[in-house]
Amino acid sequence: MESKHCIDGIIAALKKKARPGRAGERRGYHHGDLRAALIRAAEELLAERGAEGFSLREVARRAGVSPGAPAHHFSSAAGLLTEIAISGFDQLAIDLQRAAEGNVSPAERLQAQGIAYVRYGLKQPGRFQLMFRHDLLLPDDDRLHVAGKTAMKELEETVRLYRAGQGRPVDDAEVMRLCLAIWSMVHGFLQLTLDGKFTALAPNGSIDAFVVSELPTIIKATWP
Amino acid sequence: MESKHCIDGIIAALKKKARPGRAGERRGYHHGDLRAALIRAAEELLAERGAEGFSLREVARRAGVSPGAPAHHFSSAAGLLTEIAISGFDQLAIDLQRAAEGNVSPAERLQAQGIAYVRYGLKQPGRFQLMFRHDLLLPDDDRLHVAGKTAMKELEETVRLYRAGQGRPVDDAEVMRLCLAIWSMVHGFLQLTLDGKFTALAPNGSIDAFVVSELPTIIKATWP
DNA sequence: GATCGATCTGAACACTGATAAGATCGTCAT
DNA sequence: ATGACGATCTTATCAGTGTTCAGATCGATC
Repeated sequence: MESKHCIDGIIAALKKKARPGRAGERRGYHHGDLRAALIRAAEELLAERGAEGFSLREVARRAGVSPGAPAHHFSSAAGLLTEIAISGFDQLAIDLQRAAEGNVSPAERLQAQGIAYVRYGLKQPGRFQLMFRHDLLLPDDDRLHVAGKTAMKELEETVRLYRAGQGRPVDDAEVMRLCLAIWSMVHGFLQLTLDGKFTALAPNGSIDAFVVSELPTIIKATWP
Repeated sequence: MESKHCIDGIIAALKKKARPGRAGERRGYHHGDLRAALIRAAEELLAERGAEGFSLREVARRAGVSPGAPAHHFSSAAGLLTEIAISGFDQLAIDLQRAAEGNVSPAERLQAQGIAYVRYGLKQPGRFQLMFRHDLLLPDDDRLHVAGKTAMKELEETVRLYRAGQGRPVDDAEVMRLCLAIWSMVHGFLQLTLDGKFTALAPNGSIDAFVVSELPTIIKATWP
């Protein structure tokens, strides 16, 4: 129901953009750019209430549209959420790439990317947790899988440099293992933080301050 | 609604146990030991369908009882799930303790506990993920928080030994950081595994085989 | 200018958790 | 022994969810 409409819908939306009225604003029986409006509303809702507070009907309500309307643009609620997860991975890839820039040593670059990963999650907790909730996403979406792997490629390249800098011959399996190690650690640290497991450790209630002060030390101590 | 009934209910259940008929089996208008039966049914459902497939009504159905019955034994669905999460942390603590036994060096002990943590999650994926879904649990349950911290204490003691074995003076802050590091890594590794992010890396489709072969290598390489 | 298809509505269906009034039954005091 | 009381369970109801589908609407194309 989606793929064919999709392209036409985008073309139609582009044509409408030239006319007065913002995209996403209701103007009559037909919305004009409902797909984009739904995504925006869903992102807002996700930011406000997290992945658990999400509701497709609430999204429709915010877009000023009936409960059945989203079905014409997304195969299901998971379809809409998958779209948001994909753009989330895209943004994460950008953040990781930015973190890689301007670091002289591979170790610094590795540390900067680890910190960037956690910062990304703290910046958008709802979206980040969604990205790793396969029960809320389309299980076989190729674009989602590609987006996820693309983001990780950023990390992989850094690990390869780091490994090369250690003098020893670069073994692919070793690179993978180190990649898994750093990814697992920052991911676990972020998940545990977002789940509130570290709140007791936060100095004056600010978990962000705790993360900013401790995480770099932890990463540097583990991969000097 | 719970606390006062709770004790009396347990006493009543103990008296009933002496009589014929297994606990948890329906025998009349009154169940006899519904609280335990609900927990058991919930654990089964959790094992079958995971935290997302959970439904309080389905649990009541499996216990052969009406949808409103659970309300007399648990304050809400979160109350029941919190109970299961608590026993989950208790079991995790036991597994971690077992892993600590019979390891000569602190490094071996650290590695064994890390592997035990991941094994626990693979053994009971639904329950493990529940334990870190604060949106499904009672947010201010003291017993839950204590159970979680108790499990982590097992790890903390090992880290202290490991740190002491390195010859340097044991700094509490350093112990905490190393504890966070190892916990984050195994936790993240487990989460990513359960989320299917490593399926592509599994040799012949068996993610368990992949974990068993790679995880020890990763841990040993990171904390030798 | 008529037609066709994309888009949206509104009502349904099958679920969910929670709540409250009433039925049932064990237990304990009289 | 007999009430009465309170714990337990049923039943019905409420508000909410995702999904589906017939029909209304309207833009674009022929």
